[in-house]
Amino acid sequence: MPTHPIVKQKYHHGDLAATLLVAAVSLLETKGPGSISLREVARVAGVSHGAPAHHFGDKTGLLTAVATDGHKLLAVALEQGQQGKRSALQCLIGAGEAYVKFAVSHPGHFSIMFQSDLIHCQSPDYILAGAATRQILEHGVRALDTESNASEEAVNARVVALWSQVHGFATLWLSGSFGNSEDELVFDVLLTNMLNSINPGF
Amino acid sequence: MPTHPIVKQKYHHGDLAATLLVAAVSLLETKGPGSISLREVARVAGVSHGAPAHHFGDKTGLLTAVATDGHKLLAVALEQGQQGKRSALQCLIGAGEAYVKFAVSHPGHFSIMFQSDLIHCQSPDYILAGAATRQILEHGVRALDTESNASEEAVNARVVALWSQVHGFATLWLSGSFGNSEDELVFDVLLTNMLNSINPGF
DNA sequence: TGTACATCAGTGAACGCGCGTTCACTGATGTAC
DNA sequence: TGTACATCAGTGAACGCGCGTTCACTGATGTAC
Repeated sequence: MPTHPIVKQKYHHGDLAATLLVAAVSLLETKGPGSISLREVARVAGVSHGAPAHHFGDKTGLLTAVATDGHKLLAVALEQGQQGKRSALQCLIGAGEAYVKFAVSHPGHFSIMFQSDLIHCQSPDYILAGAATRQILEHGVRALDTESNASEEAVNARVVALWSQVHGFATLWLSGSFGNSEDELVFDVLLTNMLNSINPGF
Repeated sequence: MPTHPIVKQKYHHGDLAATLLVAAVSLLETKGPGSISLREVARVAGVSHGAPAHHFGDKTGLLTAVATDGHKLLAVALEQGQQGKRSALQCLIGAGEAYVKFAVSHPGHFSIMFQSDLIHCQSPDYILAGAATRQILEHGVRALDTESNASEEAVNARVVALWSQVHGFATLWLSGSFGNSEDELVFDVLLTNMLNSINPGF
């Protein structure tokens, strides 16, 4: 039993759960969520293929853990993206930028976070983590719209609009649909232009 | 040999290629692109599991055909969505609305259209069909921006912004991320609000 | 400190399964003459 | 029109494979006394 429940005690491997998650993320990047296999994750992590069951129950459990982790990391990134911004609008743009950059720099996580058919999307942890993500976006919008006395419905509409835009951009970029997935400069220009197009007063 | 090359001659089955595509679309809706199997497609189509190979070569070939079909259908939907609109802006909004409605009403097609890891994304047919989709969006934007003497770069930025927004909305809605995937009224309100948020002059 | 015991992480063999692909074949359709 | 032949769609058995899951086990770690 751990003396400090917060710090994971090291047994044989040390921290196999975390290692398996890293391996899964890496394979999600490489193969995509449809082709990943539990046995390969175990292989990459350097353990027997039965090992993951101890930590995650089954394949869906492992993928759910990755998705949940992804939402937590995204929430942190969104918070950081808003820090130190001068206006509510700049805050929102910062969050949008952080959303897209998170997706592009964590393609493994992002590839599974919204795949409700591949994960236990009723898992409390997953639901909580996803709700946190949305709340941060909503908080930013609310700050902006308080300035302009916006209705509840208007806030909701703007959350949907903003979220859709950054989510779509990230998805399309990752799928190569913009036709230039290598060029970092193009990425920055497209993203900046898009974020600047956010309508501050609709 | 067909007397009229345009009309497919009926051999044993009639038009197995089309039937297989329908079966594939149906299974994509049900199982998602990661879990679909060639044998099940054949089963649903009522033929032996070896049959698809005659028409599509392999599994990836079949999925590529579905994706290509999807892009063609989407292009038609986008054209129709623009018809009879009074202004260039209304045209654009019409296209955006058509994009989202296509995705939601053709989830099977949409689920595979941008999955570059599951299809032969170098297939000329697929590339052509995808380019056509984008060109229609671009054409609409260009019409709007000609009114305001927009630069080439501005047109491109607006295409990316519009496309991202409608693509993201469709993706998030289909994944259930808005938390209310059943309610048609909510869908209409969210979509309308979002489309109205399009900034006509950025 | 030492010993006996409990706990639990990870092993590896075994299971049954559905898969994608191949290929010799059957038999229907279309063509040549 | 009829016959022989060519073409091609679809069959079904066979193949080898990797998969997810289970489970009795090994052995390391932690605990009680």
